[in-house]
Amino acid sequence: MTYTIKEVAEKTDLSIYTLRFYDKQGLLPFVSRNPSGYRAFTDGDLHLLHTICCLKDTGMKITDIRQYIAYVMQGTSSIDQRKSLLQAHRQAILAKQAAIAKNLQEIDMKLNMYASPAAEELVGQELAVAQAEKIANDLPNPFQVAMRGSENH
Amino acid sequence: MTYTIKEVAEKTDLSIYTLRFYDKQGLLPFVSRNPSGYRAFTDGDLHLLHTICCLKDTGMKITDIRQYIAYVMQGTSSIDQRKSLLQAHRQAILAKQAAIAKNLQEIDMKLNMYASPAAEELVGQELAVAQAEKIANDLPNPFQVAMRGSENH
DNA sequence: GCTTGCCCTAGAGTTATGTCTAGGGTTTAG
DNA sequence: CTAAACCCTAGACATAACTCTAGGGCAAGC
Repeated sequence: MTYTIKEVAEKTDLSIYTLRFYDKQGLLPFVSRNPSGYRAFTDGDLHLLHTICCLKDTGMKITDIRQYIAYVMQGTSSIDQRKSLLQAHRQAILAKQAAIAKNLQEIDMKLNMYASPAAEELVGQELAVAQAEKIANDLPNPFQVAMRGSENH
Repeated sequence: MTYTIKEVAEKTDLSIYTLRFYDKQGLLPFVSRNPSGYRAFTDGDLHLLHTICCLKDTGMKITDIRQYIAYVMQGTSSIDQRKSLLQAHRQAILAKQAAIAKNLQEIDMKLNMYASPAAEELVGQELAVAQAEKIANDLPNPFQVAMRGSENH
């Protein structure tokens, strides 16, 4: 049993366009064609496509995914190269995870400030410091100046 | 004390081009100009720029960052909106982290297979199954066929 | 006062990853 | 045997996020 490109698009979260684009980019050399030239996806093809999505969703570039797939097409002789490629990518993912975690921490600190009962005071102080810094350097104040009933004159 | 665009580029991992691009995109309304029209970055500006990078590096689009910065320029009256915006982004980050972790697990499973002493056998079996599936569906076999000394005839 | 090395803007060009259109063949149900 | 709903390719278009170029002003050292 095989699947048409439409069925595969429905099974994955890729569009028909994206599937054809991936094929054009050399990511799907394993997908055979039927006598009419239509792509016929097997279950094994879906499995490989899933691997491609894993790599893509963790930030691997299409050219590197193409290299990995080329190794797969080559058979068991490329196991060492596949291992190196995936190990390098694994390190890249770990680095990215660490970076995201660090940035998330900073965003959480901001959120804590905004959620604090003293939020208005804290934010107001930060703003006041930033504005004072502009004045101290003879620069125009780019922040919106709060009106305190002085607008009616 | 203020910094030139070049100094800021050196302090951050953004290029001068990117800094000017961000300014054009409305991400840096807080950066004042000196009498010659040169951007003069204060320490407070660097702090805000750092926040921008946190958001960008966790996948926030420039239009959303622009919205956040607009709220900041608006002063303390926008604290609630900032909180909602960051909370929504926080959820997006958590979802992305979970997706990456899941994909990483699958990549690690592949790596385990490739690192196994039986790697060649396991990979060979997978390949054989995939090829059998093609044959069973009357499809051409797209995989490279291994030569076993049959090439010299 | 002239050269060098900054700074500026406007806008063109690039890269990566899709997304869509035009033109045409195939399959299936009536 | 024809209409609807698929499939195909080639190539144009889109989008985001830069990156660079051209043309020109400012500032510091000789």
